Amino acid sequence: METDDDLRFDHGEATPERLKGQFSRLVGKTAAQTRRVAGDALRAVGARKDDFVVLAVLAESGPASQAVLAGRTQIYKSDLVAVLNELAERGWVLRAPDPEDRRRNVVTLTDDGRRRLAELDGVLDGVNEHIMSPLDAAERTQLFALLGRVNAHLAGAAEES
Amino acid sequence: METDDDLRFDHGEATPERLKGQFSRLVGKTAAQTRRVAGDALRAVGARKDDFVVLAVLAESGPASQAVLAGRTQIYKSDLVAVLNELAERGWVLRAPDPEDRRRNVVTLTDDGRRRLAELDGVLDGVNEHIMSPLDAAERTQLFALLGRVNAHLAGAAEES
DNA sequence: CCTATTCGTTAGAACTACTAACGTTCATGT
DNA sequence: ACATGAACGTTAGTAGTTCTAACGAATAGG
Repeated sequence: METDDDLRFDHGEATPERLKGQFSRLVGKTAAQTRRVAGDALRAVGARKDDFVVLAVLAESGPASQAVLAGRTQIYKSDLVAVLNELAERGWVLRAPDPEDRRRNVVTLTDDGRRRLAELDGVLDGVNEHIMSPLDAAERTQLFALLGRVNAHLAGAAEES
Repeated sequence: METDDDLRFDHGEATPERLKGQFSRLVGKTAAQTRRVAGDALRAVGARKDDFVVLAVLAESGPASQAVLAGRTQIYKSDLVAVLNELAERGWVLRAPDPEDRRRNVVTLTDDGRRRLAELDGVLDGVNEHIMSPLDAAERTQLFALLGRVNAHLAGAAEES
């Protein structure tokens, strides 16, 4: 394993210890900063980050039960309740019992909800543009693809238990 | 701006809404999974993620006051207290008042602390290897560099206020 | 000396990720 | 028909992270 050093990502000469345990740290720090920027921007329009995800999924895949919605959005069903409470209260979403299965609620996007989605979409577009501003288009695609692969790998490993 | 579409990272034809607000989401999800994997591994040896960072910085830059340590580790000084409490209690770190400035504590890494650092280093090496296993060496370097640039940009923007 | 600042510390807020359990409703098998 | 078990929405709560505010003690500067 004399080529071991070449296989590492801390391939530099400086920073002996510092870079080593750092992917988890780097991604964590970046996520924290990203979360903050996005959170501030969304808070300015009275939204939380999950609002957008739920609205977007409803727009994309149509009405769904909360269980299906939880699966599609990767939001825990227990947390989804609070999100839907707010969305329904403001009229962006309709939550009605499913006549075919009275355990379920059918969640539907309203026209106001579609407008709200467009608004949040604009806000998040600005946020993402700001976050990725040091990268050019090719690099953004790269970063997205690489992160996506890591993400898929971790998500897959979690399911196979 | 008719080339605007080419400048976006959601350049595909499918997933109209879904990919858009997703960098913040993707990095957030990846960070959460990463945090979980790292957290589990560290918990198995009775450590938290900040333990490693503090020990590593002490090993790299030598003894320091808590304020300096907070700056170097990017850990809030208020949170650093609890970390040092544990590290000192287990003998991995020595916390003594600074004779030159009695407001300060001088935090020093012990020999046991050095051993503990090596242990955590091994654990986190395994974690990072697992996380990045779908990527080859060049891709890891790429991902690291891209994330690092985004991170530096966000960190810089936060300071310039 | 008086004032401002720095130090470690405590307390706590806001949020995220995650688990457990409950009553209700449905599906299955006998 | 009916018991068992599963899925549904919901409530409650835990643990961890990030971040802010304020305090007494110690120091520095005018």
